[in-house]
Amino acid sequence: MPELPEVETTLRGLVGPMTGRQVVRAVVRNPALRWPVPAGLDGLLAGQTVRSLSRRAKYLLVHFDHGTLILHLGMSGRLCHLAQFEPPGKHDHFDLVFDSGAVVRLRDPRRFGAVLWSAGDPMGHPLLRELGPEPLEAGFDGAYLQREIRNRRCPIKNAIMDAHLVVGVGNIYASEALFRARISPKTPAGKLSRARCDRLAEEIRSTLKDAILAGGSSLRDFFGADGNPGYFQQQYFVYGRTGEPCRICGTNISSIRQGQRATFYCASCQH
DNA sequence: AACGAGACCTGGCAGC
DNA sequence: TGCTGCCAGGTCTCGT
Repeated sequence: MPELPEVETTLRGLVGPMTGRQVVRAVVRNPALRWPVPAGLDGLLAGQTVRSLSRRAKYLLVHFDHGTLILHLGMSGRLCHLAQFEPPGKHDHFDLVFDSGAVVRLRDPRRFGAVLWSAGDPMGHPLLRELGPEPLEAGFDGAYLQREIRNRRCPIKNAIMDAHLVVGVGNIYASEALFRARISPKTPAGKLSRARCDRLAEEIRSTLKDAILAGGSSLRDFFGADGNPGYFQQQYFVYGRTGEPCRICGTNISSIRQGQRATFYCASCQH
């Protein structure tokens, strides 16, 4: 479910309901997520007011006066905004209950998500400290990309999914951005010309921006108790389209495995 | 430093 | 209907 556009959409949907609200209690039903949910969160958060929300890579940050709650949705997580309390389901591992009566609930069947606490500067947290630049902010461009991948021999697909290089490019949008840039996912990273790095950086940005726009338009569905995220309706160029005709040239879309992940591409359009 | 493989989990689906 | 095996939107950790 969550690639960067979905996390960004989640963030935008929660800013209104959460900002300035006081936490009444934090409920941990299953602390066995990617890392153990810290004990004593309820004591830490009850009575505290949410000052702001932000995002770094795919981490959602909930800022309080005395620290920051760090949330990650993993592979299968979502944050449900409930106007009032509802009985939790099997995979509802964590609730933040607010003075408004609203509940923000983490639902994560695979439990690859995370709920962590940072008492100091969250950007100094071990999980955030080593991350590469945000693709939608200044600092990520063709010059940066070429400089960073100069000495890499791995396929470019693997390189752009490395969060130390650039954050937020997941398996879907890696394939999509490479298609838009007309670059084969198998190309050794260090072999890309500056011009192709410029193009790739731009297509990563535009692919993510388009997906955020699409996600934004399905905000209500996204936050419904059992709503479906709208991006399923999105028209991918290559992702999940093995054997179907390329939307540009009609050639059947190919799929391979790279780094134990599925990659999709058009062998005719991408070189 | 860079790379690949394994690990963490559960649910859905195709095939028999 | 039931079992088996494979697949899935992430990313840390470890061994080479």
